[in-house]
Amino acid sequence: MPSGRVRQFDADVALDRALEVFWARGYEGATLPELTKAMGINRPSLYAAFGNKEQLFRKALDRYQTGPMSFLTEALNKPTARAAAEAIFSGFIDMQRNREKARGCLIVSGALASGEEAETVRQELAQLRQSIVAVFRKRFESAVEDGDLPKGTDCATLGRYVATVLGGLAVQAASGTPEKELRLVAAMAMGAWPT
Amino acid sequence: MPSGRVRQFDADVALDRALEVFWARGYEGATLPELTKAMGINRPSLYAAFGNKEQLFRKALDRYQTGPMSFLTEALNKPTARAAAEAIFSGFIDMQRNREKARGCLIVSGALASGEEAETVRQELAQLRQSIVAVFRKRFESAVEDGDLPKGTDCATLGRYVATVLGGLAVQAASGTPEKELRLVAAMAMGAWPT
DNA sequence: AGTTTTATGTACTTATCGGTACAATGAATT
DNA sequence: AATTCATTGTACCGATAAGTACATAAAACT
Repeated sequence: MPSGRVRQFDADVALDRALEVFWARGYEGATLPELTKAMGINRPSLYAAFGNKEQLFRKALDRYQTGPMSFLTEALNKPTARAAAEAIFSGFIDMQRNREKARGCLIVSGALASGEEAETVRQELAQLRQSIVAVFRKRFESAVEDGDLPKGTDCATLGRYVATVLGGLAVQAASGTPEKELRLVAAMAMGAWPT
Repeated sequence: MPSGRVRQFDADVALDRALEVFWARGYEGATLPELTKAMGINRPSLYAAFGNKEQLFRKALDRYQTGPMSFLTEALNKPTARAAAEAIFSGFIDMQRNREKARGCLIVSGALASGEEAETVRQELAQLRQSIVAVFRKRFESAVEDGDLPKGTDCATLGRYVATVLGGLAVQAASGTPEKELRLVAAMAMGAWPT
């Protein structure tokens, strides 16, 4: 069976470029001309390789989680809950370095409020944010079991608090707040850590 | 001098309706058909009364600050810095009540990431968020002068921390987090308060 | 009552959106 | 070398975006 003409571009590289556009513009704000230009391909190639705009966004979101956001799972593997929280914050702030247009966090700014057309994407991101809260909670619950966190710690609230500060840091980063100040805020946020 | 036909709608009521749409949809996601339908007027009336979409958004943003967000200035007038911070968080959470579509905060979700067309609005909102940080900082600086906060308190970071938690609460609220959990997070966030 | 002036409603314009038809291209298989 | 078939480029599609022209409606003044 002949395999046809070979693809003229690297799909992973193109996806990284698409990710940058979605990150900077959000799902709605990213237009196909801007996406195709950044990806270095034309429209039919995009549709052949990635489906449609919504599917492309989902693939970019997956890549975001396994790429720039991979520090999250690493952070959760830290030996103590406190170290995990610190690594979550510092990992996120590290991720903002050398970043010009795509500041903040795709999971937050991808579609925080949106038109009807982007409603499903918005809901998926909201659900993803909630699932991240649950992941944090579980990490802290096992820390309580290990005696790493005090018995009676409200792990649900602690997980949500870490997620809230993380979301707040994303908003701050999207507002142009410099790295140094983000680090000071993260350090202060750790002052609420249970003793 | 004849004054012409009188306006058939209340401009303030119409502006409140527009605010709800921008709040739920963001600047880009709000379309003129949705705006005019919610406002109960037709398109030429909107343009005659409010200018264009961008000017309408700015007027809705002003109304947001003097209406739903008016708790902010009240909170800053609390006798102590700590009471002010608590009132900021609880006031914001109160504001989320009885709210179905327009959850979160217009200043955050109005245009966190956006297309080229909405770039100026996005920048204005980012600047507004930074100016809110500055307002918090000033409040805490005078608290230090009054002896309400310890000498040597990092007021810039404290102001930014409060703004970060507030932004994080806005993201959480936009994600559907219920009031009760928001209150627990706010209470935990106060655990970082300087002693 | 007649005139002036502003608001309203319908219908339009231009631009851009996401998505696709179709012919040309070109590497792998036969 | 001929054939196959997915990729590529151009050009297009219908839908919808923001914004406006223009005729009609109605209130205030003379």
